[in-house]
Amino acid sequence: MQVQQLHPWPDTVEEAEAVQDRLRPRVELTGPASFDLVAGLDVHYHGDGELTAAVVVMDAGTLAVAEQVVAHGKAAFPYVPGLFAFRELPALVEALERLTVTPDLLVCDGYGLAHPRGFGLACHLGVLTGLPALGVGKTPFVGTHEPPGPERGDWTPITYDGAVVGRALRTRPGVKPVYVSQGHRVSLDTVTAQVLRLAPRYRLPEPIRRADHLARHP
DNA sequence: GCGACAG
DNA sequence: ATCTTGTCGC
Repeated sequence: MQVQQLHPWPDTVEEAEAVQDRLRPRVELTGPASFDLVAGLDVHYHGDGELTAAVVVMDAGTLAVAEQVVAHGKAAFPYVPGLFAFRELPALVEALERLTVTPDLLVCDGYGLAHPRGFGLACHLGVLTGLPALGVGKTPFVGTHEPPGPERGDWTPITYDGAVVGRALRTRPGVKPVYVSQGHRVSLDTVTAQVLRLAPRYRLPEPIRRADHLARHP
């Protein structure tokens, strides 16, 4: 599939933040509620900044794998909280460009709107591809929230600067919640419904688990 | 003011 | 992210 050009690539924290501020207005917070093909994205780090990005496309209904690709590369930016996306973006974009099918939804590991400047990895990938995208985080990042109830499907809002930016969502009974947020062209209700549907058995959505496995064992 | 801070 | 043993549970 085709992905929008990345350059110019930022060299400094200030330039990276400026890129986020420039792209943030392009984020759309409404869109389709159902999808045929969903793509899970993840990156695995080796040593020396070497990394492998993996994308696994699955049938949204059956969770059968439709296509999977990897791309090797190097971390493209130092790790700075809030600028995490710049480490992985080039390798993830490269992997997406190698896909012969175009997914209808990107399921990203990391945040979307629930981000210090409202523009996490899921927003960035959504805007560059034009595709609906959502973010799934494994630890709380920004904002505050109450612990959700103990049952699968229970959730509480994540609030940041007086606005709701995501949800703490229980995907397995009695297991730590995941932290979900909108990336691009999806509502928060759709994000919640899709993550629940894509995680019928484990804490994390199946597409992310498959991508994680593929990145580790290419 | 200080520490913490997606992966 | 990664460094790491054993342990509990399905």
